[in-house]
Amino acid sequence: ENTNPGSSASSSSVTKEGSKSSNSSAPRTRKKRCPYSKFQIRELEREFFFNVYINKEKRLQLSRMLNLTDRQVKIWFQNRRMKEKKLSRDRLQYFSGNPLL
Amino acid sequence: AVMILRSRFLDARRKRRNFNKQATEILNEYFYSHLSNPYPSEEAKEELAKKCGITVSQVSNWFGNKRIRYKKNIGKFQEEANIYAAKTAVTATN
DNA sequence: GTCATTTATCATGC
DNA sequence: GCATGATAAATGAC
Repeated sequence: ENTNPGSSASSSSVTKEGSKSSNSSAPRTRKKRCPYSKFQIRELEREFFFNVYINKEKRLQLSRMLNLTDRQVKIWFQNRRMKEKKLSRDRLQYFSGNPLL
Repeated sequence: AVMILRSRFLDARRKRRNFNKQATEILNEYFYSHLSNPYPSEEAKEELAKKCGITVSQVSNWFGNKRIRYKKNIGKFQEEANIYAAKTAVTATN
């Protein structure tokens, strides 16, 4: 399903600037957002349910299993924690004006 | 009863519903009167949310979508920009 | 680490 | 068929 995540930044390497350290200013090119597969999500969610904060070892292990970079796994957990917090806020706001309770 | 509310909450998020015309008016007025810096503060977001009858998160979503879609195609929003620019010309200078 | 954001994608309205 | 609101990756400020 999901091919090598490292290759999705810039497909054609010839047209894009091949040098990496020449210009130290610009944010280069933002990596294109690639949605994760169902399998990847399931495994990430499983680990998130186990513990909201993942340690380095499990992170490396999980990144290899899912063919993701450790940075991607780290960021996924950060975003997932924010999502959980937002869900809690929305729940409160939704049930606070309760028409049935 | 709790189960009903819970299920209703779970699928009430991606069941998108358009905002009413008045809310869109308020949001657009703020956006085009702050076009040089369309980033409302947290307090401003809360006030907008209250006036529009939506949540703060929805206000943030609206501005996020508006900013990038405006930036990506300014020409498409030109007419809309002129309308709200004229409508809020007085308050903008203050 | 949190958190507002950018950007693309998703899902729905019409 | 796009417009529009919400969500999912990715970045950066702090």
